[in-house]
Amino acid sequence: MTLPSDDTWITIGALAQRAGVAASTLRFYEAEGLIHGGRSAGNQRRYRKETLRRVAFVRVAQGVGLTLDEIRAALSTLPDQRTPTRADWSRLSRAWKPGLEVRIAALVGLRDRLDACIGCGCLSLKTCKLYNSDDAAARLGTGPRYLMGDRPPLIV
Amino acid sequence: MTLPSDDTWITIGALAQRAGVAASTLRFYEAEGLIHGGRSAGNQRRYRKETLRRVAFVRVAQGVGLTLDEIRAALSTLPDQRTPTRADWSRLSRAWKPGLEVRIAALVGLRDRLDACIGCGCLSLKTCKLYNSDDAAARLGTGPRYLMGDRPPLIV
DNA sequence: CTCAAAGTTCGAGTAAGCTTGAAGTCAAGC
DNA sequence: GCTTGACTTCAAGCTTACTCGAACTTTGAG
Repeated sequence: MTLPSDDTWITIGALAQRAGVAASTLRFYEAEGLIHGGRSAGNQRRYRKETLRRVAFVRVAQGVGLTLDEIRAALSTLPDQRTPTRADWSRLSRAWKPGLEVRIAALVGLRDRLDACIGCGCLSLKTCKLYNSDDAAARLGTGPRYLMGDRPPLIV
Repeated sequence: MTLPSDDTWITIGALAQRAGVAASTLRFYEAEGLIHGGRSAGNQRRYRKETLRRVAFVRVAQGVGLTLDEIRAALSTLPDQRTPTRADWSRLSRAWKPGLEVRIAALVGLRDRLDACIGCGCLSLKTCKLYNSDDAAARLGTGPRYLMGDRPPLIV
């Protein structure tokens, strides 16, 4: 039995399939306040189709390097009452750019220092720029320090 | 009381200070087989000064994006008997380059797609390259997806 | 109506890279 | 000899982003 009347509501399984994420992930996202939905008469989750875009946004933002906390903060700036427009989404993704640029610059700098060190063959603890720089791209806080790798496919 | 006779052995606190990491981190590294050391008569850890370079290597390698597993593997290719030479260290850091380049390329690609999407203002789920690419730099496996941030200072 | 597929909650587990705490030992200056 | 700070071990905790399992309910096609 579907909600109110229209079929703009989809099940968690359908959303999961269309977003390319596991249903457990969607439950997790909802618990984290990243997405919202209603319930069927039998207490099953029902989402609006718009939620698909929201999930896609979350996945892309993760790819850009944001944590779920940051993503939640970004999403919270979207309008409550109306469906977000292109301009809304564009504004959010535009905000990613500076961070991306910083990250790229850090990695390029690291590569250049690495080149220099390989060139001079030093790796001296006193003079090597690799050892003596603190602006390299790395981690924030505790936990693993993944910096590269694969990403689950975004089938949107 | 120092070891054998010479003062080439330093305490964990001294090494921690010089390497700019916590003593707990050094114990963890030793347990993980990343560094090695001896013991004093009273069972306290004593490290050779060379260990400082090894710790520095570990931190830089982390900054480059390697996991401790990968770092351990790299370190295991160092000679057992003699102190590693410049050439040894140089060989290891040279091996970082390809991974770095891949990572940079992935980020630059992501930025370019982002530019394109901002330019066209789309963010359409069907056509947007951001949503529909799967080569973005992201995570490997489970856990947090940190991609940027600070790094504890490397006081070497 | 029946039955399988899909959904529910809740708590626990995973991974990496450490940190923290408890309870006790060692080193060194006075 | 005493105190203080540095050290020891070991287990447990933290963080992020989920996944998995158990036990049970709902949905929807036939």
